[in-house]
Formats: sequence, structure tokens, C-alpha cells
Amino acid sequence: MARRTKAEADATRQALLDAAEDVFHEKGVGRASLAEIAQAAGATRGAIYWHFKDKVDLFNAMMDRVTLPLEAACRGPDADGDPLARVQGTIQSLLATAVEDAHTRRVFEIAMYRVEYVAELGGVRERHEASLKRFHARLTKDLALAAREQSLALPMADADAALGLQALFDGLLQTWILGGTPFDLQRVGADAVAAYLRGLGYRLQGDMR
Amino acid sequence: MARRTKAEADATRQALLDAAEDVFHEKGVGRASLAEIAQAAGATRGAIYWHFKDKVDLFNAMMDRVTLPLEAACRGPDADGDPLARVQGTIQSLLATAVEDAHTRRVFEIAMYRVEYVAELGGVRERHEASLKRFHARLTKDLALAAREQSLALPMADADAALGLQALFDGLLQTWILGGTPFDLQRVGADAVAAYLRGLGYRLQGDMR
DNA sequence: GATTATACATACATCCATGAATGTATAATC
DNA sequence: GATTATACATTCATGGATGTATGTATAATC
Repeated sequence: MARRTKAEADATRQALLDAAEDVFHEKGVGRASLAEIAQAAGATRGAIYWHFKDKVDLFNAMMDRVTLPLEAACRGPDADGDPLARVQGTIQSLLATAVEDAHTRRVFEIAMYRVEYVAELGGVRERHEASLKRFHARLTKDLALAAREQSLALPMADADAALGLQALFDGLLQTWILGGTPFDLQRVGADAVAAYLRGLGYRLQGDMR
Repeated sequence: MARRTKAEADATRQALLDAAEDVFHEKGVGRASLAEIAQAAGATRGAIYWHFKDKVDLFNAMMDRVTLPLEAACRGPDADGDPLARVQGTIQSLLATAVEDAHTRRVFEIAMYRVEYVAELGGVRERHEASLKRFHARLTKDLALAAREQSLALPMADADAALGLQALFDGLLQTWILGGTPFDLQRVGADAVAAYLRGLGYRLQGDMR
């Protein structure tokens, strides 16, 4: 076939990424063949090898398309208002994205249950860890700030308290995506996070006492 | 080679399971070849196909060797003493096992980060979900019991509160095993669980107020 | 002590995925 | 409007993994 215009080329690139999502989700990243992905996109492996170096590169591009905007959004409002409300807001907004955007949800599901975090997949694990660390640093800072504002001493180190909060968030998201026991992620998430924060000693907005 | 005695046969079976752990952990389940596993065990693929139906069967056997005893231990003491202490104790004992038993830890790591939960792996995902559901049911029952004993109304449904606790546990274990930010799993686990339970309204043993 | 089932090792056939090489028609570029 | 880089499709060569079939020496069994 012949050369496409730049717009057309980008369209096939997006189609390849869409198809990769489908096939990765269905077969898992390891057992998904580039031929099947290409076919699902109405193209051939030639197109994939043109746009991407190999399967790992394709996978990373697929992840970036979803995670980059998300992380950018997380870094958005930094120093305004109540740090505790900001923590709760960030978590709520991430959970909301998972619930409302099927696209994002499927990519999360792939990253959590459909890929093997092995050396060969160059940097996938490292990038996941880096992303977690940034989130953790932010939570730690905000929790410490809020503790000072309410002039209370946490029953555990700031960083550990943040670790627990992050674990709670991750655990809820993963449990919900696994889907074994369906539940209202946003409501349970809000309540569980509130309980955890309250248990740390914080006084939350909207609490009766 | 020739026929082995029954004890010898079981020894090679165990060696195959050990080797499977090693290779699965290193390469991931998908990219691990049966030839490599056999070689790591000092045997050939013939031995694997004698003891196991295929790779899935081998994987399940490897999982069973660790999870069956664990689940049995969890089901152990059922109706004695304080239900809240029992919840905390169960979680602490599971975390302790992860910390102390490298064998168990590696199998957990394989199940969490080195395998694709895909239809083809027949029942792996389903068994995981079933195990989670049993744990969840137990937590729900104990949390409800403890709430009645302390005559308090939880700020969320029993099942949802249990969901949060389980998510917290899962999240902590996974974060710890991922290893990006090393921390004291048992201490942070105990503190975070205590905070969550306190935030739900429970009065915990050993609390000052 | 002859027979039989066992516990593997070896050999074989098949399939499929990958990566690179090559072809090619056409947008861009000048 | 000739040239060139582009955006793929097609073909080829290779390797590696799987499953099965077969061989075989020896514990068990009687």
C-alpha cells in the first residue's frame, strides 16, 4: 500500500494503540501477538514496526496515552486550600476517572492483571515504582501539613501514614477492577479513606463531632 | 533413565516445583519455558509432563503448596475471644509469614507481578477471587460481631468496612513486595490497620483513651 | 522370579512469533 | 514536476516452545 498523509498516519497509530488495548486485555501482553494486534487495527505488522520499535515500545506508548494526562492532572493544584481536602479530592478524582472512563479502566486492568513485571519489559516496573513514589511524596507532604494545621501528633510517621493511605487506595482500586465482588468504588473509597484519616486523628470536614 | 522409588519420585516433584518458583520468578510465568524449569531442576521436560498435565497445572500445584496451608491456618481458631483482636491477629500473622518466609513471599510475588490473569490460565483468577471472598466474609462477620459487642454503629456497611480493611491489607502487602520503598511491613501494617479500625469507631485494646 | 506398572529421558513433528529485509505507491518538498 | 522521504504491506528466515510418541531400566507386586 501507499504512503498516507500525516493525519492518516496518526490515525493508524491511534488505531494500533486501541487494538493493542483490546488484544492485551483479552490475551494478556505476553500471549498477544503483534499480528493479531495489527489485524484488529485493520493493518499489518509492518505498520506496528513502523510506528513502534517492538512490543515493549507499543506497550509503553499505550500506557503513556492514559497515565501521562492522569499524572499531569494530579500535579495540578498544589498549594491551595486545605491539604486534607486536597488529599481526599485527589483520591476521589482518581477513583472517579476509573469508574467513569472505560478507556482508562481497561488500561489499568492491563497494567494490574495482564502483564508480567519482568526485567525484559524494560522499565515498566521502574516507571510504576516511580509513579508510586511521586504520589507517596505528595501524600506525605499533605498529611504532615494537615497535621500541623490541626496541631496533632500522628500515631505513626508521616511517611508511613501516607503509605497506608496509598495502600488503601491501591487496594480498593485493584479489588474493584478485579470485579469479584462488585461495589460502589467512589462511595466505599470515600468512606474508607475518611475512616483511615479519622483513625489517624484528623478532624474531617463534614464530620458531626 | 530408570524407574525411581516413590520417595525419589516425590523428591523430583518437589524439585520441579522449586525450579518452577525460581524460573517463574525470574522470567515470568508466560515467558518461562518448561525446558528451562526442567533443566533448573536437573531433569527434563519428560519429568514435568509426567508429574503435571501442562504449565498451568504446574503453576497451580506451585500455588497450592503455599496457599493451602495458609488458608488452613486462617480458618483455624474461629469463635474464641475478641473478634477484633482476631482480625488484627490474622492480618498480623499473614504479614509475618510474608516477612519471615522467603518461600511464601516469592510465590506471592509471582502471583502478584509475574503472571497474567487471563482466561487461558484456567481458574487462576477465579481461585484468587474465591480466596478473597472467603477472607472478606470472615472479616465482615468479625467486624459486625465486634461492633455489636462494643454497641456501636459503623459509619459504613459491615461488608464495605471489611472491603476497606482487606484493600488496606492487600495494598500494603503488594506495596511492600514491590519493594520500591522498603518499610517495616509488620509495624506499618499494625499501625495502619489500627488507624482504620479506630476511624471506624472501634475502641482497640492497648489504646490510651 | 516373571510380570507389570512406573518414572522418567529422548526424539519427533508442528506451530507460531519475531525481526529484518525488501517492495512500493504516494505525500512532501524543493 | 522531479526527487525524496514516508507509511506502510509483503516476504523470508529463524528459533523456540509445545505436545505427543516412544524407549527403557527398574521398583513393585504377585
